[in-house]
Amino acid sequence: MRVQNNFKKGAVEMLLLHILKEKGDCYGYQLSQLIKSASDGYLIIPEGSMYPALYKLIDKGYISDYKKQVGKRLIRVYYHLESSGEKRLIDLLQDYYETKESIEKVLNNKFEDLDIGEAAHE
Amino acid sequence: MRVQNNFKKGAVEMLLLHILKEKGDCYGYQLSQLIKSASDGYLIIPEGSMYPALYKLIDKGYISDYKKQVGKRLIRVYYHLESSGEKRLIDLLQDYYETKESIEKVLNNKFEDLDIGEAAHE
DNA sequence: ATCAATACATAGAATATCTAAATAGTAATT
DNA sequence: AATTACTATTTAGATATTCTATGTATTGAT
Repeated sequence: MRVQNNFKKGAVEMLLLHILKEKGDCYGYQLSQLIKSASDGYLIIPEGSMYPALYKLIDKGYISDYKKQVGKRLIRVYYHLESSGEKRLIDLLQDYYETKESIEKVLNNKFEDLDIGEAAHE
Repeated sequence: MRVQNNFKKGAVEMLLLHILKEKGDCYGYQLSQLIKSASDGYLIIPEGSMYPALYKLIDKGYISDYKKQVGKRLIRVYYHLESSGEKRLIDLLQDYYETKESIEKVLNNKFEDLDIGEAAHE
């Protein structure tokens, strides 16, 4: 019921959950690259935003992580969407679209007919 | 060139500037009521968000304020859009629409063909 | 007189995100 | 062998924003 909490804040979380749902398990760097390429280079999520967001999702049980050795020594941390994370994604998507529509209602309003707070004139 | 800075953060600022442009000078409470009614009650900007946002806009010279006595004692603080604020609004609008489109490019991507970061298999 | 709405303001807490750097493996080239 | 670039994860510290909550005061209606 407010702008304040759910746009950019929710956007990173929402995009991460969406990719894990559509593509399946991914590791951190892969997630950042997928967001970058799917948005034609426009959305850059720096590590300082990406990893804290992932840790928060783990804390809340929306995703889980596991390690996987690749080649001789490289260990990647993969993230897996849990069912509570799917529910969370649905909520975030609804919030996103509702907030977007509300913002655009305001932006498309020319405020010619709206007469709020104009009762008092000199 | 990044999500991070311009969605919700920019949204309050953008909506305030938009209303001042379309409707002309307004006072704080009026702005909050206009946003609320234009969004059919969905967007609620509490005072603790509204006033700091207005003060920040004044600091940067995008808007100015003046006091106006209404009735016997009540003094309202009106806000006026400056020309630098109109330019700022144009930038914020462009940012908003570009970010929105980028987010939706990611959301509409099923990630079936995108093969980033999958070179290494066991 | 009391209540609700109007109107402005700010302290304090909580969140989020960013910048920046540290650490390390891999791959290609020279 | 050295360099460079890219892949990959992590975290400290700074900044910014917004929220909750409260305080003060005016105005209008009952």
